[in-house]
Amino acid sequence: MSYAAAIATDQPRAVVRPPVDESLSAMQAIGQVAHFSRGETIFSDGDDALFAYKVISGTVRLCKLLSDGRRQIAEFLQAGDFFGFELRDSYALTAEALEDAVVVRFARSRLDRLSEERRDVQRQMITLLSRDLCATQDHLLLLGRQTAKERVASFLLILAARANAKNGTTLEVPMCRQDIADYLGLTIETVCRAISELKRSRMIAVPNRLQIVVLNIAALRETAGADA
Amino acid sequence: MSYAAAIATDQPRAVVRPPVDESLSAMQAIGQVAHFSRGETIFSDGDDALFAYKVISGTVRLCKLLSDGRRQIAEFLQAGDFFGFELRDSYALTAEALEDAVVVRFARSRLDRLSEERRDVQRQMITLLSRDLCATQDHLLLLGRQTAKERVASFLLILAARANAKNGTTLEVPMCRQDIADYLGLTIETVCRAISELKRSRMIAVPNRLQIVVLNIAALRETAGADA
DNA sequence: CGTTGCTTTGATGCCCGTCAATGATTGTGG
DNA sequence: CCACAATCATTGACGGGCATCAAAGCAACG
Repeated sequence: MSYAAAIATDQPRAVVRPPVDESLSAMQAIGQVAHFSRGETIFSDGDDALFAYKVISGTVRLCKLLSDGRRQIAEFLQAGDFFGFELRDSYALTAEALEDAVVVRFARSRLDRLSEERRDVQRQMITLLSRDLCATQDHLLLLGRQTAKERVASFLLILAARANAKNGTTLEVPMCRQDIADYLGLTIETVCRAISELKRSRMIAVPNRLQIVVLNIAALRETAGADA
Repeated sequence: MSYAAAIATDQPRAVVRPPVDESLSAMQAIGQVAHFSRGETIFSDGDDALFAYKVISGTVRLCKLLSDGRRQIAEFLQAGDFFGFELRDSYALTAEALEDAVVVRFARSRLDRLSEERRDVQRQMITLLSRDLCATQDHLLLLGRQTAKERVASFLLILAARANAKNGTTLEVPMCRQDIADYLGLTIETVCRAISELKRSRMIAVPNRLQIVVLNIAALRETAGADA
């Protein structure tokens, strides 16, 4: 993939994540491509926040850790997603490549200068942060008030929305069960059991561990818990 | 309280919430004061996002609801806090006055025009959103991976940090137990039991339901779970 | 002083975490 | 190409932490 083409990449993204407008193309000039392989750390909680990032390919997870090893994943990021745009001196969470990933990174110092000149870049950052904040607030409701089964169904619906899936669509699930569990605030066993149950009730099929077929998205929505 | 003084109000806020700089004083010109009484709704999930707000006095809660009544509180806002600044067509959550509250509201249309002229206003919004996003990410970890006792201790530490409390400081707790429970993803009974336990182990004292005295903040931090 | 609303405490049960074993898949070396 | 190990996923048995149900305490108010 060429440099320019890489940065321009914004896949179609249905309802949840409308494509970011063209203003960010101004950022192309200051971005550098970087590769990370499966499991590699992009930055760690507490590091100086020197760069902001955009995912070109692969998947990245953002997570928080407790000293005893407990882990909470805040977000999975895929091609077209931005991260590390919080305006802070140091990162407040850790970013890791979940599978081999290509990212573009923007030096904060240059990004700050750019945003002095171009209002649309600042506005774009506001849009990104707003979107992220809303998604994280939905995540709060999921973790605080939904049951295990509801959480797993909700998770599948998030994947489905990203892929613009209908009944019959096969979802790519790049993350392992442990990652899903850490996103949903559950254990791996509970995630497995919930998936098995959805399988038994014919809402999904599971051809292999990296793919899930949506069979009855209406029933999935029902299971996820009718929100207000 | 005079209009100007009201808007200028930014209490000292210790580590967690450094005071917002003066640039927002430009917003004074477009703000209107509004009063809400205990329990009143400021805006609802789904409403057109016509205003952004700043709290002058009182306490506001931001929450999400499920159709069956389950509730998750995302944030408690007090004097000096801003909310509703997400750049979206409609609000993604509900804002309610938890006790009688005075707020300043800024018409989004005028705010947008103002931010076209003044870069510092945009930058301020980025700062606000960044701060909010980081706080919400911490909240994720709490809801997803902490035990009931850890959550309650963490909550008290959040109050303590806001008040810049030391051992012996009396915290004002304007929210009822149900609100605390809905913030922590627990039931009211579990919150009560955890508070009682902290009381028994002499980390806190509870003179009445609206006040909690910090007796051993180091032990509280220990109980909250040593994070990485 | 009874009512009302909120808090606290107790008894019980269930959902999900823990522990453990088995399957399934992938990669490696003989 | 197969044997074996390594990794991850799945399923089962069991227990604990928190939710649920119920009742009693406590403060504010008419």
